[in-house]
Amino acid sequence: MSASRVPINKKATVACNNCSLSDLCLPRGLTKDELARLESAIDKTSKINKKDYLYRRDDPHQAIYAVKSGSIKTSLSTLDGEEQILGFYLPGDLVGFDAFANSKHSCDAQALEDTFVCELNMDSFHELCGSIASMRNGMMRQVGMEIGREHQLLLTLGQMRTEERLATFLTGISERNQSRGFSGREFYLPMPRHDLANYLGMAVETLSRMFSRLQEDGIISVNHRLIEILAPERLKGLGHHQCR
Amino acid sequence: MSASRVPINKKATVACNNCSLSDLCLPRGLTKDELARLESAIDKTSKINKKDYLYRRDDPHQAIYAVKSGSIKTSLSTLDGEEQILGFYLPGDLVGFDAFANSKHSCDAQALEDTFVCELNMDSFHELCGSIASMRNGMMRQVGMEIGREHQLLLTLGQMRTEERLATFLTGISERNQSRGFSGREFYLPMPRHDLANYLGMAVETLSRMFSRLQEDGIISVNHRLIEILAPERLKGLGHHQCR
DNA sequence: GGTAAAGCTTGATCTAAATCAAGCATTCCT
DNA sequence: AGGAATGCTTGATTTAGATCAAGCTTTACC
Repeated sequence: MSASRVPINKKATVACNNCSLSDLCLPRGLTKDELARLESAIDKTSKINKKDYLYRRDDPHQAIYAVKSGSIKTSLSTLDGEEQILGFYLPGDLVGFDAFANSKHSCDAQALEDTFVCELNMDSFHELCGSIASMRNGMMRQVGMEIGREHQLLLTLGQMRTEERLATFLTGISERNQSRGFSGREFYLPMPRHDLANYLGMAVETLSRMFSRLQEDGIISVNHRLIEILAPERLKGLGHHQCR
Repeated sequence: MSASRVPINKKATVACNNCSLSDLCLPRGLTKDELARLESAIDKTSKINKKDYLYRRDDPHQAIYAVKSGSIKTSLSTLDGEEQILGFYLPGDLVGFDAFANSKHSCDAQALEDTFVCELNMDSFHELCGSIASMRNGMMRQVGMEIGREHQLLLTLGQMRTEERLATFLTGISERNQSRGFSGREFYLPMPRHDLANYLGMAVETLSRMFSRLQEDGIISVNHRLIEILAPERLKGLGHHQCR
């Protein structure tokens, strides 16, 4: 394994039914017994320090991870030293589905800030999927959402101009925060401009210009990574390529 | 449902263990009994006429499909009438994983030519996944491969110049054909230029110019959709952004 | 606490690829 | 078989965004 992973004292582990994320990341409708089995399967909580890797390409598939706090980026690295960022994972998101093809991770997962994750190890995962139908269905739903996010990103990279890419990204983050009970109007972006530009398929300078443009137009207010959405409807309106 | 789907006489259905695709699309190591259950679950084979839809966005998730012959493209359509092609599916490929998020398809699937598919309906799918571990694992492997393909496409759209995009696409198709027992040197592309350009995120004219360039350089020979790879190593060498 | 290193923004210039335009080939349809 | 529509290629022109360059701010590190 690749990084300094500090397992937190087990006593400090939050039980699933007390975890504020349980309704986000876990299937509903488990019996008391099933929930207990799930809880005991989540065998540890880890801290990943900023810039450390949760896993790297070719690492064996040891677990599915739920982000409890902090944030993770996944990316592909090429031989010539470039990278393509594939996704950003915020609290409540599940990471690790990239290893289903051959039980090895197919991309890197790196912490953008100090991050805490729950781990559901793959042995337990398989056992639970085998014996609890709702667990299996919940996981499939999660995998489906992952595929859906990637489709959306393909649409973004393939069809949109740079301003529209940023606009749809920001409305996405905003709605996501809102649905998680945070503010959709004002939030911090966890990633540096460099990473966001890469994710959105443009140069850092272009991204910076687009931030400035949206600010000049009075649509958002930008203060480094703190973003305030001043005109959500206008921002959303910039996303012309919405799915039918 | 959206299209004219002609179910083929059941007697003409090829049994799974005689199907030349079984080793491609089905998990290995089933017992005789399990194989029989799988075979009986694959309840029909359909023909989808060229340009008809196998399914459309928001259609209920009725089945997972295996392409037996022909080819399918999946795509997202936007309100302003644009589309982004997400994938091309050739014989031996499985289609339909886009509906896991909420049991509705999240993209369109259209036949590029007259196409035959096997259908594994979702009731059987769930039952088999619940009771046969190797079936479940095989499906997860397939889903993982799907995610891997999408990651590769994100890298292509996000990092590569147009010539490199085409070069990696062609080497990919070539290797894929080879591994399926077909010629990796000479093959027909099933999709029109328009679709390939969209998939690769460039204008048709640009795609056409890149085909011409590769031909002028003596790397490939192009005759409409018939492609001959003259210098596979040079073609592969154009793909600078290979994964570490 | 001071210096170095990232991180971010803005401006000037350049270029890869889009768009516009036209013509030829192929397929589709009656 | 004939005509229309679709598909493909090549050339000329334009442009969105990359690259190059510089300065300024914040964070990281002895």
